[in-house]
Amino acid sequence: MLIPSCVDCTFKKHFFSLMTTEELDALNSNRLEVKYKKGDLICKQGTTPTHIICLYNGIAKVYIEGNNNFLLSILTSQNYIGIQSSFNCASGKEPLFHYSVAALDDSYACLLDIQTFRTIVHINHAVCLEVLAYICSIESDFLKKVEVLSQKNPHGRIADTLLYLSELFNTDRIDMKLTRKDIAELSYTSLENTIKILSELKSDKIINLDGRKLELLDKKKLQKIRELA
Amino acid sequence: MLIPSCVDCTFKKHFFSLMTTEELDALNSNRLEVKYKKGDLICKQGTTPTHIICLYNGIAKVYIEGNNNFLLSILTSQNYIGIQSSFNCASGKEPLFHYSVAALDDSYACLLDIQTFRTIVHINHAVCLEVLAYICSIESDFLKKVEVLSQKNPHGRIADTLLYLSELFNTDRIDMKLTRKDIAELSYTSLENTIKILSELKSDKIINLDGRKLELLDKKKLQKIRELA
DNA sequence: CGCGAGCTTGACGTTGTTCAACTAGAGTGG
DNA sequence: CCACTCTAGTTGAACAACGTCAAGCTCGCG
Repeated sequence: MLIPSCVDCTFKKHFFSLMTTEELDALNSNRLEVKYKKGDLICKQGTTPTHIICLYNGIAKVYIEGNNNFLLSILTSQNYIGIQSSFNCASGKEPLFHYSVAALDDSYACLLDIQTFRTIVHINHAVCLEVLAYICSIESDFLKKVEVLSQKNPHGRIADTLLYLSELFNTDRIDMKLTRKDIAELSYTSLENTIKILSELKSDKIINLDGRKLELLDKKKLQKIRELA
Repeated sequence: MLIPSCVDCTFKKHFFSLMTTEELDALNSNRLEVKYKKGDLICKQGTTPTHIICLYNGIAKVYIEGNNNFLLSILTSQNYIGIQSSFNCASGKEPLFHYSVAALDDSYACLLDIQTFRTIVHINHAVCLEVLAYICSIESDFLKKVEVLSQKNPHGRIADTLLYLSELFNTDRIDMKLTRKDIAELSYTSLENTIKILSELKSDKIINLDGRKLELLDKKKLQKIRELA
């Protein structure tokens, strides 16, 4: 066990930091620690969630499956999977994952029993409120993504993706774990077209790109491309 | 006032039915009743919500604005607008509508003060839990929509739209308030292409279409088109 | 050294948008 | 009562943006 107990866990954020020691103990009692290798599937679209997955170290992609996947977002450390799916069982139906998640690099996660988590949310009002805020903020990000998807052309979508990555990693010089195909799927654009557009951006000195080292040279222009395209 | 008070309102559903008389009284005390005419904007993308809008009679479209709008869903009577936006203010930012809503026909709504609503959710745990369930179920529908958008071709998307409408109105013979353009925007397809595909479906005896009277003749085939396309 | 995965580029083809023209019906005003 | 205008719907033709295909390249690893 890399993490001794939920009680002392240093990765607690959001609603977890509002839980009592007893509640954290309950979660800890049947907690699982898992190491995912690069490429491993963390959760599978269409299945019923049995655990809240707390990615405490690593990186993963959230995507809708298809002939070409569509990446909804990139998860970094200290993020959770399956929170929303814990509660959309209103009409007696089983909740389902509407997306898959896969590790982009070796990653570590704790699996917490979903029923225990639900019970805590039912008992602890403060936690419940924070879960609500968390879910709403995810939905908000998600709507922004759909706006880009539905309103922008490939140039605009790729500019958005690059700005998204820069914001996510909080730097203009990103050493990406993402392949070109990941970027393509994040931008809902074909692999080849993505590469062509990235090359254009490079020769226009808007970005620099060397292998997987990405540098945003001119964010203003990128933002302009995102707006206008 | 068409509705005397929230307390006696017969339109209460979900979390509203879990509120106490005092809480409903509080909402009622500064409640507004509004009639929207066909075409009226009910809420505007990019603005901050000030009220929970309860559409108690009528029909409206929820859409992301752009050169071509993208319709996320159709709202029928007894639905709420702005619930999600009430809580995504975690990081101190103002919550914003990420979509617009417009009346497709003359519609009636009550506007409830959002701050009062927030306070109730903060006090009443049962209501909070039900709000959570409500939001998660909306997000679930929403993800299904994005799956169709990102994975299906225009035929599949239009088949999905028709099946969606049939399920929404709970009938195979729909007297639509939607124009062809609405159907196009709901399917993320150009107006002309939408009309062509609808004509195909008609000549293949899969649907019947006379003006705005739509009849689904062969749902199995529609489902097959949605799956395969 | 050879293999395979990831990356890149150019040529080609297709789907679906755009444009243009036309019809029908509904509302308006002289 | 009949021009008129405007909106909604429909159809066909032209175009272009993208995706697809094919080929070759590089690099890391066994």
